[in-house]
Amino acid sequence: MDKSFDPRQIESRWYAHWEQAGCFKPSGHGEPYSILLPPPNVTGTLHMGHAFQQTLMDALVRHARMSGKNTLWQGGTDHAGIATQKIVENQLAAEGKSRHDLSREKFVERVWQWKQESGSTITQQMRRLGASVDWSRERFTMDEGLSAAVRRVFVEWYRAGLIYRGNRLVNWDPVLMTAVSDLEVNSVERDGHLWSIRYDVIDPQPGAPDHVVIATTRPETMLGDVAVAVHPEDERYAKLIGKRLRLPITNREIPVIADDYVDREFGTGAVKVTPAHDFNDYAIGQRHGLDSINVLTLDAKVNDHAPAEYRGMDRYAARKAILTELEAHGLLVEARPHKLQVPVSQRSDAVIEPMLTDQWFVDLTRDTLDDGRPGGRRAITQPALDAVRNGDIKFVPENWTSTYTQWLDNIQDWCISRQLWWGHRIPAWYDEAGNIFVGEDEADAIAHSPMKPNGALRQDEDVLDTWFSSALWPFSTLGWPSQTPVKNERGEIVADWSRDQVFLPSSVLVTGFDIIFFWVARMVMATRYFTGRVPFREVYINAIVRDAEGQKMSKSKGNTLDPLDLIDGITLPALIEKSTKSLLIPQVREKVERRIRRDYPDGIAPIGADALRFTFAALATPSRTINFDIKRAEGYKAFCNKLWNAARFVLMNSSSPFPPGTAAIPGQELRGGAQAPGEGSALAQRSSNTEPSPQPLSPGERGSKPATEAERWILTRLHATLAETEQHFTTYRFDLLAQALYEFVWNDYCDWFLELSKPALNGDDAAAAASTRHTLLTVLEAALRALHPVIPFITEEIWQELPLRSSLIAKNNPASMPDFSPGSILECPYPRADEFAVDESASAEIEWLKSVLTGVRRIRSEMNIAPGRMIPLLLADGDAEDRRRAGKFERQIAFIARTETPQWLQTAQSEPPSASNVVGTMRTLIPLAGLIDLDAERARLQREIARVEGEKRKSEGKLGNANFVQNAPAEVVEQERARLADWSTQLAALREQAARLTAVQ
RNA sequence: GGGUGCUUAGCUCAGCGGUAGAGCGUCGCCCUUACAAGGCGAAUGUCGCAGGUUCGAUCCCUGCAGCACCCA
Repeated sequence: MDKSFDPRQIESRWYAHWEQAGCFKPSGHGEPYSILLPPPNVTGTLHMGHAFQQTLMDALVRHARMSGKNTLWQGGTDHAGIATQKIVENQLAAEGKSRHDLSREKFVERVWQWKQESGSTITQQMRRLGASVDWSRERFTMDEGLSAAVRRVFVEWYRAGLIYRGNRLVNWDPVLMTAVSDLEVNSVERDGHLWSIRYDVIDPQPGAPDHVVIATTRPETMLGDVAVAVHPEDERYAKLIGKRLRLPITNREIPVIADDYVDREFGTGAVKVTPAHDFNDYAIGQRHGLDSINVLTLDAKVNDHAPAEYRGMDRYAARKAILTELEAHGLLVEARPHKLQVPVSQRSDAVIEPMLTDQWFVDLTRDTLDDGRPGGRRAITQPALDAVRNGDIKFVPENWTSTYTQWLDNIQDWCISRQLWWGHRIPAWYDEAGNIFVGEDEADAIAHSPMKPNGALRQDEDVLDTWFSSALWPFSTLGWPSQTPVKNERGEIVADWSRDQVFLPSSVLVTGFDIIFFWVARMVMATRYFTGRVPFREVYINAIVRDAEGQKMSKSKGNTLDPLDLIDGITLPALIEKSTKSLLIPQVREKVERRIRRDYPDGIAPIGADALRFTFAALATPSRTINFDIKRAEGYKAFCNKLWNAARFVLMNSSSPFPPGTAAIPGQELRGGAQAPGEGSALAQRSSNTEPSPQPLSPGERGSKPATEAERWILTRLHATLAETEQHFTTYRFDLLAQALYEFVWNDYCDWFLELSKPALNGDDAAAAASTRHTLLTVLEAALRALHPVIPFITEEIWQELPLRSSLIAKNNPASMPDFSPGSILECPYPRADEFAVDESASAEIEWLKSVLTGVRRIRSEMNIAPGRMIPLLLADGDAEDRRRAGKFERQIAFIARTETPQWLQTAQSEPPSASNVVGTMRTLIPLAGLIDLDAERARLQREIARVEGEKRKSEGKLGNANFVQNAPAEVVEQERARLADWSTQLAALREQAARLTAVQ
């Protein structure tokens, strides 16, 4: 019989089954609970961050579903404008074509084709992870329904005066040839130079300087200079303010202006002002009413505003040429190395060029429009701030609140147009006179315009920022703005606003902090504006996943991990191949390969989705980063194995034949009619090989009060564990949740209860044996349900094998219907602490027993007595309680400690030289004869005495301090007294024992 | 420059005003029929540094140092 669990066999079985049976659909009754899946890029593949985040979401969703809520995990993907367009463009490039060789229509068609073929990669991967998304409602941001929402929002905001078109400086990606959001720009430190350049004064006054030296890191932009700025209080330049300078190369005249933006300490204290190519300069230009001269083309070459010899040069070539010319004219004063911050596009790695272009913006900054209507700050930004400030939305951990509010307090208008072909085309048209017509379609645009179009209309070429559609996700996915049910291409209803708006606000958003600005804030803005509701009640900001050493995961470092490789395992050659194939630089490739060979010399062993999920849960501490250590995952695979084997043990002791009507019915139907795969499952095959228990459960045994202390103890522990579990779900402490369940299953259930059950199962007391079998099953069943949100596959697999499972649940849930017969564990109620009785006195008994057993084990181990060797055990001193307990547990003690039946020593009787342990006032003795090294035992005793003396001294110190006794709470003082008494008792016993051994020779 | 975190066992991290914990790793002894992905036992910490508050500080406060991240 196969003794270990094989995740591959189990996992392949269940997901399709759940999905087909419709288990992930909202039940339609109960309190609504919903989570929005942050829609991954349709181009994406599942990475560790997704897997982590989705594990947490799935745990929450499964827990809510089991708790009887009307649960929806709304999923889908994002069209990812730039990323998707790039993929298809790369494909075209491989064919030697560019998108311009196709028409726009053909290109977009081709993107759709790509999406049909490859767009479901990530959603398939999510299924491998077990994510219980309701895929029947899957949405895509370019769906017709979601596109309609985009048009509606654009038009309504435009008509409210909150969207405008303007010529503004934006972050321009000269490779992708589009504006990008400032959030998609990284500031990267690069080695550069700070050049000092001399600009001559026109008609210098005698006694005044005849030139000024400016410092710049970008000399090529001087072609577009319109001024030189100095600090108004800078005495060095006081006399120059208002003078005119001759701009080298172009020979234009430019003024010297004063602006306190200038840092006197930096460079020479005089800066060139190029409003068309620098954000700060643009602001200076605005303040001083200066023109902007754009000197670069959209692909960052010098344009026709520059002298002829520079035109067409790339910006860096132009820099070189200009420096050469300046030097030739003796105008280059100094060049020194300088570290500078360069804006780099996240999408293309190109250096961003601030560029003056016509773009569309959402107003987020004006209080009031010119016509008196509320501006963007009042209509959009402020409500989004208020939602968080007044507690309608709560961040977890709470301190992210300030990140959110600070950003919104300093927000800029949102540039929403992108110069791409893939995306939602802006619903604006221009007539031949350049008048703008905005509407959901051309006719609507004309109908809503006060003027008649002058000639033919032409639609704006640009598309909207992908985040514009993502901002609508909380309500557009639920069917808004359609008044009728929304259907997908197969004619199935995917959303119905009138029915589904119960899921707005969603319960919690689980996302990374890096996306608070991009997405979280914008969802709040749009959802508040258009529905008057918040999009979610809580925002759980999850940590960022890093490698085991705390390094950011990156392909060029070679420290990325693919969640699927962890689930399925991967050989070393395959891992090297996939990690290096996209790396173009040979040195980087070699470095990555070396690292992989070092970190994974044998490749990666498969750990399965459950263990991976458990690992993520256990790592989900409130800290900002989690370091993913594969060792940890291996440990949790061992946990799954432990659970598996505990189940095997339980099944072996409680398996068929079952009384009619209570047994597991092979092939039992799940909701939706699909056949349960329980019959053919791995565990079934294995346990069916097991000999039927000679003492099967009988109906009468069910529902009986637990007969033994051990049962009442494990139920008490289960109660405590479930109380904790419930708490940890509400506070999003997945780490503590995982730890509590881990400890319960391993340390309480397996290490103690299963061991304690063995003597009971094999003993003479038939009632105790039957009751124990029942409790083994009850506790296992509850533990499976408690664990299911975190490790869904293995818990389902085992659960399906349990006999009597429905009646176990029904018994614990009097409220549940008499014919309650769930087809899947995920339809079962989440176990509650109050279903399991607390029995403090039984717990005290078992704690006593554990102390006795641990003491004997320690002696065995320290005295090097082979675990299997049968030894005598004597008990001495102690009180009546000890005698009663020892009598009651003598079988357990003998069985588990592998001793002969314990014998009480008569006080008068002479005591053989022994190794000993103290429990309260009782001593447990293992006679030394032939077993124990006397010296070793003396040494052991001395160590123990020293330790206890130390503890006793500490206690005495505290109690000897009058201030402590006077000021500390009474219970603390009392506790300390008890502790001291305990140490004293132990010490006396230990000393007595030591004396006895000293006497022996 | 502004902001936010972090510093606890060899490693990765919990914890918390009242006897320092977990996982992994390490060291012994064991193939004891649920599990060797296991069992039993053991060792390991001036809780970053310096002050302060307190009967009592790893925990609260202040300062310092180091590290990380975000924003400009």
